[in-house]
Amino acid sequence: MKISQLSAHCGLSAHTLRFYEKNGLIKSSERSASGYRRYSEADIRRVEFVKTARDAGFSLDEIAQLLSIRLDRDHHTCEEVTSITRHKLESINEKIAQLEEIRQSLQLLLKSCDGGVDSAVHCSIIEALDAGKVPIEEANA
Amino acid sequence: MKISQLSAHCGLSAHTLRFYEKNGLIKSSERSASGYRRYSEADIRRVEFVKTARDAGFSLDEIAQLLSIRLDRDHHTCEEVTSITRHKLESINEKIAQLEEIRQSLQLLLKSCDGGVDSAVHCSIIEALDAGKVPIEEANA
DNA sequence: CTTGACCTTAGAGTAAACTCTAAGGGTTAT
DNA sequence: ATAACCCTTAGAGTTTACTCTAAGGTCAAG
Repeated sequence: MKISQLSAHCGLSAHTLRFYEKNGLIKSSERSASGYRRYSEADIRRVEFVKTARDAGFSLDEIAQLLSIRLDRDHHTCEEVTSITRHKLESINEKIAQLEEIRQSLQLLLKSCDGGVDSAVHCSIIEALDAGKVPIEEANA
Repeated sequence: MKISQLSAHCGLSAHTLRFYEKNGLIKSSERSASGYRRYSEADIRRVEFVKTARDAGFSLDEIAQLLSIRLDRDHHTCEEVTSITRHKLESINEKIAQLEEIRQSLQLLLKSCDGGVDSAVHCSIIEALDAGKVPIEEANA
């Protein structure tokens, strides 16, 4: 399989595949006489692993860790894998919490303003921002 | 007020204040003989507006739009302000939805694996990633 | 009059994950 | 044999919001 075929197959651009290779996530085990990358079945499975892990929310760094475990499962434990996954989950939860605070602020700002098409001289959103009164700033970690 | 005092006052570093100035968000209306920035009351209120808006989740670009409205409220409408705010809220909601999907995936992966300290040969997380079976991939927009 | 804290600038570096370009060589179908 | 499309590389550019550096001028205290 050539790079463009793999690209079509797995839904990652050829650029991205080369980028992943440069970062050590994947490789093509062979090259054609003219230097084209040739992907074996095993290569393809590895690319798919990377894509699945990416879709699951792992960063490229985390995927690199998971890959090294995958390659040598005998010398790694489930604990290592769940640790990576748990930390990821925690950071996702933090991000969600931050965004929910922002959502709260924005919702309250919107509720305070009628959004009419006359002049913004008394716009309550602008006024709230001016007064430093963003609703809900309390629950910050 | 000099830049370091403003920095202490508003909780943004002097670097950040200069950065905001370079990006046209703020400015100091005066300079001392030796070129030091001098912030007036009005300058300070503007900086505070920027900080409040930032804390509320607006990007620097959006803050720039809000600032230009703030400076000339007569010629702008509440509708413009709520439009910016609504769009922001929508994109925040999208981000939250994406992260919640990822959270779901990670939670299910974690549930499938005991996390024990023996070899990862049969780690169900690695297996799920290998098989391309990330739980919950359906509800994608 | 010197030390140390503060100020100035232009510009480079950081993070993450791509995305694209230039310049050139290879392959395939007609 | 030639157009159309594929492939190669190194390296630069994108986005957002900073963060830092270098090289130097300013100011208050002792």
